[in-house]
Amino acid sequence: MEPTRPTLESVARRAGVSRQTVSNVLNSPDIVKAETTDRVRAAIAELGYRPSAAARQLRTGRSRVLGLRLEPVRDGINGAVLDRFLHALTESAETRGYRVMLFTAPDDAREIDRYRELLDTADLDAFVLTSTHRADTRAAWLAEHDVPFVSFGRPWDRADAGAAADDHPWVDVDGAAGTRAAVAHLRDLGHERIAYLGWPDGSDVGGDRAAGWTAAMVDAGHDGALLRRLHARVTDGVGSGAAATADLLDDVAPTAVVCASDSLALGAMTTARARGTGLAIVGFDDTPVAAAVGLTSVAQPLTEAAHRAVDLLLDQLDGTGGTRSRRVLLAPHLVARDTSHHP
Amino acid sequence: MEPTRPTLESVARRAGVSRQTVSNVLNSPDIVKAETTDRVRAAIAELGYRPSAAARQLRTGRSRVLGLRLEPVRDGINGAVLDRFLHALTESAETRGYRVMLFTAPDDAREIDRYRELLDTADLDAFVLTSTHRADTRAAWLAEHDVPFVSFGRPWDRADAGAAADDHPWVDVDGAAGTRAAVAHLRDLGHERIAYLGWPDGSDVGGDRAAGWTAAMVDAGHDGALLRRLHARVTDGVGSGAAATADLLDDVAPTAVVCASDSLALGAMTTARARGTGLAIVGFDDTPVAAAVGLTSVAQPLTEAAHRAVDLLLDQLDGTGGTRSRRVLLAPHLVARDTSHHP
DNA sequence: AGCACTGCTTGGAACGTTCAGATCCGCGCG
DNA sequence: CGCGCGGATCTGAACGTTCCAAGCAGTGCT
Repeated sequence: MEPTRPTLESVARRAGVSRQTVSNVLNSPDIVKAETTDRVRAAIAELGYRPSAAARQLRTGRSRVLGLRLEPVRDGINGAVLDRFLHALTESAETRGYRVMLFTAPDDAREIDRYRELLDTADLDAFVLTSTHRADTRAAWLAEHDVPFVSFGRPWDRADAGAAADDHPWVDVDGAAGTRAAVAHLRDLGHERIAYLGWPDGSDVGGDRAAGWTAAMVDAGHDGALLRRLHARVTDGVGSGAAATADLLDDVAPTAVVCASDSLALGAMTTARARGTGLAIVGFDDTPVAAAVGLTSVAQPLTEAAHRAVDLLLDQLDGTGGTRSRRVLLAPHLVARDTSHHP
Repeated sequence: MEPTRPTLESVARRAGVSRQTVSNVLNSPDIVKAETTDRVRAAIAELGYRPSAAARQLRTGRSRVLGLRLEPVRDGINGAVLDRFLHALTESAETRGYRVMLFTAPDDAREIDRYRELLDTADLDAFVLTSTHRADTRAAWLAEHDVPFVSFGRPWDRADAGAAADDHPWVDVDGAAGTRAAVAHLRDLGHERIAYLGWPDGSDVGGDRAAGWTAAMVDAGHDGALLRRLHARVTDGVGSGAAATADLLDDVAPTAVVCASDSLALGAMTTARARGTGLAIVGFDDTPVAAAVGLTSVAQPLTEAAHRAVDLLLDQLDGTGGTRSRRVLLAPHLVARDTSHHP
């Protein structure tokens, strides 16, 4: 009835070879004679054999499983970014023979406890970190314990120092390039007075995005005084975005605004519509909401990012390529929709 | 240097007992004398011992891992629902000693292939199905192969027949109760002419939600002719929601509208604002967008749903309770915000 | 005293894989 | 002919856990 799962042993008997030869066919095909390989392959197919992950893991100590912490709360609209990254990551890992396991943790300290636990039970081979931030102790802990990992997000600490602790593989999206592209797009449309609606100082991601706008505006010949007044800083959210936009319109009357998030951009849209002004708006992250309401937005190449993250991990795990760069900065691209129009 | 992971053996030596006694302390604490237990517990703590999941799995054949398919694309705004469910599921599983592993599949047939693969490599103990729909072959396959699973979503096939194939554990949210609650809320506010903005016939979830509105309206004494004109059916999306709302306003001039999704509700908001009417609006799913724009919406109890789903799975896996009902229908609750106001 | 029984503990075996070392074979060469 | 050599394959052993049958005291009963 229950035909008992085929094992290396039963496949070997069927093919008239030994266990080890079957194992070799699967793991080191090059050291087995072609003829033997064929015979073994046939036996595998006939019996529908699949190696037991548990046995393999017990023997080799590796599980071919990657761990990823699911963030506690994804506030607002922007959580969808990690969601899409997660999907792409899972898919990339699958094509490379790895799987993704989830875990949760309320804060960084607990996250490290979970690392310890998951590693001890020998469940996980590597971790993917997201939402890196200043004073992030996780990367240091992992590095110190020789655990392979990659972060989606640059190590923001001591970005100037280039310290050893920060020298781990990472993938990130060039936020500055995104806002630069937004400014360029708006200038192409004929806009000159382009405001920036960003977050308060202290956020690294926010600083990056703001820097791109600043650089592009300076390049366009804008001077310090007006430039400063074109730069609004508010906490993320639709409401705060709407209010800040009203202030900007009253103060410096921009014809366009680049936003640090789609939430802020949505707020800007609300105010613009209420006032009946033709304010052009560009959001950031290209969340589903942006597509839904016709908001032009800067899209992160999440599929590419996930793919590269897996590459960097497997470089460490399988030791294949030390050749590749361990730091990957990807350029986002702009998705033009209704809200970016001529002045 | 590398102090080699503690094993049952080393703990046993330290505590002056045998391997098996240590194992018993962990797995069947009741059959070990209290004094021995204490000694073993101390040794475990001193050495920082943790059982190897791989070895346990190899011996017992169970991995304590649940599988969940990540949907290919989450279009629009509503994808966030599964996202939150996923988080709650992971958390619930963790508290019960289980973990969640992800996989992807482009369609149902491939998903079944993945089941086969993941089960064969003995990686997964059970599955969580989402997005159940008509002619869903997945549940039948899993049941036939005696794989424990639970679905988030009712088996919609032959809901009338109550066939054996549909007799599997499931958790779902009562959509009809949600729309009924929305109507009740609006009537409390003084609305009488309450429209419904839903999806085309053919969607089971959509039918459920529409039925709740219909029932509530009939209870309120509305008759067939006007009632039918108050019911709009459009494909999901902000744009289509906006257009349909315009039509409704022109045709039957409702003072409020209940929507099948936050996307549609967002569209309704757009039209209402454009026209300057005080249309009251209730969305569905309480997505982050709803919170962001102040949209009243029906919230699914996703944490509770995930928790119950894990309960139902563990009933099968650990054989604890056959007592519990295997079908769980949860009531959603309404989150009142700015868009539900007096007429 | 002998015996069965209960409560707690024990050592051997097994799960299915990979590693390390041994074996076997054919071949070229001194 | 004997020897070494390299390619191809095979045979124990080990990974760390749980299952199983058995051991071993102590207790109550005959």
